[in-house]
Amino acid sequence: MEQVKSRGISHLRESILELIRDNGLRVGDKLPSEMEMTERFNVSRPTLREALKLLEMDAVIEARQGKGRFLSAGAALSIARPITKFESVSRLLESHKHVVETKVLGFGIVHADTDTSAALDVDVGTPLVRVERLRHAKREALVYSLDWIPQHLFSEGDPSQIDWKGSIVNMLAQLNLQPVASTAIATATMLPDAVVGLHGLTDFGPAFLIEETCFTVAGTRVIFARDYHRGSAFTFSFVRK
Amino acid sequence: MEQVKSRGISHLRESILELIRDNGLRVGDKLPSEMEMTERFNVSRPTLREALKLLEMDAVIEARQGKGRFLSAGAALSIARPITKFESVSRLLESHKHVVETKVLGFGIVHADTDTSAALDVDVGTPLVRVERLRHAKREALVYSLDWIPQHLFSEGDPSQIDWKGSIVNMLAQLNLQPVASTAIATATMLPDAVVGLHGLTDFGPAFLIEETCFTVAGTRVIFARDYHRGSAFTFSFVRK
DNA sequence: TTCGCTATAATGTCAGACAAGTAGAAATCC
DNA sequence: GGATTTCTACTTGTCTGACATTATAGCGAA
Repeated sequence: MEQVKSRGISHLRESILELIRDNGLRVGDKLPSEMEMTERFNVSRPTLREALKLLEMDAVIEARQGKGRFLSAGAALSIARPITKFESVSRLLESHKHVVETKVLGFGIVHADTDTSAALDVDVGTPLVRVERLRHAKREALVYSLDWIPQHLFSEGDPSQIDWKGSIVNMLAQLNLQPVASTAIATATMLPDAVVGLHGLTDFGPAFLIEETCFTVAGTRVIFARDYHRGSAFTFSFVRK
Repeated sequence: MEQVKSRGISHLRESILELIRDNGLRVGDKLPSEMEMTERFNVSRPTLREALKLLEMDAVIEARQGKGRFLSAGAALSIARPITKFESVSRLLESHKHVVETKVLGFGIVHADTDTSAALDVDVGTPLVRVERLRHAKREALVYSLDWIPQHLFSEGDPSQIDWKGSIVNMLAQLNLQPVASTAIATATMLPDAVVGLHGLTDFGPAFLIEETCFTVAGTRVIFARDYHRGSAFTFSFVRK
């Protein structure tokens, strides 16, 4: 195959990972030298080294001056879908074994209280759009969600005209407010009693609650969410280093 | 202060973060140019670029060809103690507001079953040391733990002579088997009924279960652990990108 | 006021060089 | 013949200087 010019350091980093995979390298194995890789990928040595440093930082490989570079234990610690990957609940549920439906339990404009104002970096009392939803499959409740979005982000539109059954992340993307990252706190809890009573969720069991604030590229906080995931239906993976 | 020659790319990365902090840069602010930073840190441009690429990969800064580098939203998304940081349960509990004590509920040599053999990469039937412990403070149970360690790792010692009240991570470190990373799965669940009954843990409530396999630098799997954290006592933070 | 051109600034990538560390082979010594 | 030393080649670490590409500011002409 014709050697392709690098399309950026990230792409080169992926190519190196692919090389590791294709050569079936195991922990402790030596990587090809820098010279060999510059020829293989048709890039300069400084450019290659930039990509290699990224893999070293990820603990995938380790460099030994004078000896070479070796695959480290971190290479095995790769998870396809770690909890640290940013994605919406709607997106998470796309891979559920059954068709998941969304029921909008409530919608309204509320004033920011101390929790939501701190999370969204707005003044207490600022108007927020609050959406309450339940994701379920085959009569089994999966995720109970509360989302707060600053109303002023809908400068042109009327929030009540929006179809809240869809992904809020996707909807905001269409307003040029694409959420791309978040800070989150997870804990094990039970659904609030009031929620259990009002919505007949007596068999939900323990919930994996993720409370998170989503940001755009520019750093604007656009969503504050509380997602209660049914404990028996979800696990979340991650690597610890 | 005299300019200090770089002590590696990681150190340079930290110096750049320090520069960002000292200059009070905010999201959207422009970083000094590469030329300015090479002079400030007394390193070459390729070396500086390697460190900068690490920060770009972490979404702390973003580069625009022809324009400069800017602080991005990821810069704000730093958590002092994310769930992805590798640390033992003993270490986690050191920061608990009350003194935490460890009760060894059980100890024994067992045969690896299908779960533990898969997690520790040993044959089914392989002898494992199994330790059952409860961490509690002021009569409040905090973490119920099960740990499995391959018996062959204790080539010289007698596992029954070990004080299992301490940190297993620290104990293994003294056997030159320092665990440094792990893969983990988290979920919300309830303590097994048998455990609740036998140990009087009826008020434990929902548990944040982390099931994880710990590795040494060389990639050896040394611990398989199931840690049930009392949901009302623990939260876990992380960033999602 | 607008457009086009030029110069400057900044990142992206490259080639070549030297420093430092390591391993293995060859030569030397006892 | 074995041990030690020296030499060579390989590899990563860091540097200098150069060119490519992108973006922007400023100036002059229309």
